[in-house]
This record gives sequence, C-alpha cells and structure tokens, in this order.
Amino acid sequence: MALPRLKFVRFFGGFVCGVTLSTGACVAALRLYLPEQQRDDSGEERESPVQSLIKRYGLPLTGAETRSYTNHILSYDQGRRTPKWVAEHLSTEKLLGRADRRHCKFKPDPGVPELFTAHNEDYLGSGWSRGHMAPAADNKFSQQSMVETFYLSNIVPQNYENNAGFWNRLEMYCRELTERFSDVWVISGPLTLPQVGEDGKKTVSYQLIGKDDVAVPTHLYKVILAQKDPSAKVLALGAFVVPNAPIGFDHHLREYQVRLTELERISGLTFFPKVETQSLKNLCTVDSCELMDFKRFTLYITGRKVGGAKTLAKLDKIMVELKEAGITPDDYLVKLYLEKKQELLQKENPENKSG
DNA sequence: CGGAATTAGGAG
DNA sequence: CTCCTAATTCCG
Repeated sequence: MALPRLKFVRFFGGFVCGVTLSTGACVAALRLYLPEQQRDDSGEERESPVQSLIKRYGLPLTGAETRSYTNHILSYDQGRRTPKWVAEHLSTEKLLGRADRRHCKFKPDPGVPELFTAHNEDYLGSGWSRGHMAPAADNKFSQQSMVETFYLSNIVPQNYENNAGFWNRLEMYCRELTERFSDVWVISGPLTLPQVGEDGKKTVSYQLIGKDDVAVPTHLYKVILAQKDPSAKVLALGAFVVPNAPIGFDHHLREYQVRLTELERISGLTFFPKVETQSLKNLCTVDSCELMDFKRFTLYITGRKVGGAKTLAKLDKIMVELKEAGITPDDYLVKLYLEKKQELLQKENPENKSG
C-alpha cells in the first residue's frame, strides 16, 4: 500500500525526523510540535502547568490564518503587507456577467488591522503597479467579489510590463482552461528568492515601498489545479515561478514551470494538501500551457479598447494603430468594431434613428 | 478653499 | 485584459 504512506509523508513531511537529525533533536522537535496534553481522572484534556505558564499572557499572533471573501481566500503576511497566498476557483459561470472594474477601487482591506495594512499611497509613484493575485476578471459574475479583489490584501507590487503582459496572459490562460476543465483551482502569491553572489553566498534582498514598507517580491508563483469533470479521478497540476520583471513574447510559459515540491520548498507552503499526489498529471502534458501569442493578444486587447471607445475619432484611431502594428482585424474584431461604430453614430447624431 | 471623488486619456 | 496619471467635478 503505497498510497497511505505517500499521504503520510506529504502531510507530516515537515516534521518527520530524517537521518540528518540526531535522535535528541528529533524528539525535541516532536515535543515542541505536538501539544502536550494530559488527562485527569474525569478524562478531560488539560495542559501541563509549564504550558499554561508560558501561555499566561498569550502567545504571539500572526493575524488571521486565512481570510475569506466572496470568491477568494487568502493568507496575509502582516510584516510584508502582501498576501502569502491567494486561492480561488474558476469555472465558466464565474466568467459570465456584468461586473465592471470601473466600479472598483483599490483600498486597504477593512479586515486587516491598520498597523499591518498597505495603503494606495505606498504604491503611487513607487515605480511598481498594484498587481492582483486573484484577478478582477475572474469575478465577472459578481460585482461584490470583484470589489473585494481590489482590497490591498490581494495586491503585490508588480512590474508594470509583467502585470499587463506575461502575467496578464497567464491569467487569461487560466480562464481559458475552464473551456476544457469543469473546475480550475488557482493559488497565486509573491516570492522573495535569494540571489547567489560571486562568493557563492546566498542573500535575500528585496525593496520596500511607501511609508508602510510594502515588500516588493522578486518573483510571483501560480499553482494551477484542473479537473476535467466533477467525477474525474485524474487531476492536472502545473506550478510556475515567474520573475517580477518584463517578459516578452519570446518566452514560453513552460520555461517557468517548476516541480510542485520545489515551489513548496522555496515558499514554505504546502499546496493542495488533500490531493493525492500520485493522481496528478502534468498540466503541460495534458494541456498546451501556451499563452496567447503577440497577434492574438493584440487582437484581444484591441477588442477591449474598441468596447471602451467613447467617440468615433477614438474608435478609428484604435483601428489605425492596429493596422500600423501590421495586424489585420479578424472577423470577431470587425464585428465588435461595426457594432461600436453603430452605437457611437447614434450617440453622436441622435436624430439618426437607423439601426 | 482644499481634499475627495469621478472622469478622461494613455500605454502595454 | 492589465494598469497609470492628469484634469475635472464635487462637496463639506
């Protein structure tokens, strides 16, 4: 029976004493981790006198272990003023709806104590953008849940180009997965990884921005777990570590794939602890792991700009710029363009009731 | 009047 | 889609 053993190792791997630890250290580690409980004659659990003495005035707190919102759950790092991880679930229904970014505002999470929260002023003029971990666009079904993704507890300082470019396309790929998988779970977060100096020494160094000293991550990670249908036994999993820097279209998502256990080692987190690891398939084997290329991405972005055009002049300018980039509109974009043109024609000439 | 809130415009 | 800044309007 390999299964139970693997599960055991996965659950308690961090505390199992290996050969590198002395027996003494091993026992000490276990005694620290396992709550020392005694039972009195009545069978009630009771902590030892020394335990209660240590705890008399309370133990240090790290804040709420997890914070729950309408469509995401996160663990917040009160020292770095960024999330440690943000978990969400994606499905086709979540991507349908009228929820709109324009009715959202970045703001401190009302649930995070003032002493530990980031503020918009920390980011403004810092040279870093406010990057969502749970993306706004994953919440089209609910204005409320979209509003909540703009809480700064869900935000990390992110390179502008990375946020609008490669990371944006990675988020699009996650949404695209719902076309082929009924359920998709995504966990995203920041990393501050060490650099190796010329002397071989490893050092962790990261910038702090604003009065609140918000930590700028060196990298971002994303773990994707996808299930074909509700009864499917086999799950597809991909883990990715992406530098918090511009990444062009000449780089492939696969370049940033890492083993799940490697990401767990460097992050200190255990992802999806209830998943049986032997039931996992590589997402990039089961699926393409290919992000939109330059042409498709530009067509998509142009489509969004067409949708937001307010005047006929702007509408045409958008299309001219597309041509200048050497891209011809596809059928879908042409359709969006013509629809918008009709809408704006009526708006700018209200007496024309045609259409 | 000054700060907050909204709108307009731009870039990737 | 992902953001930003500047201009304008709103309001105590």
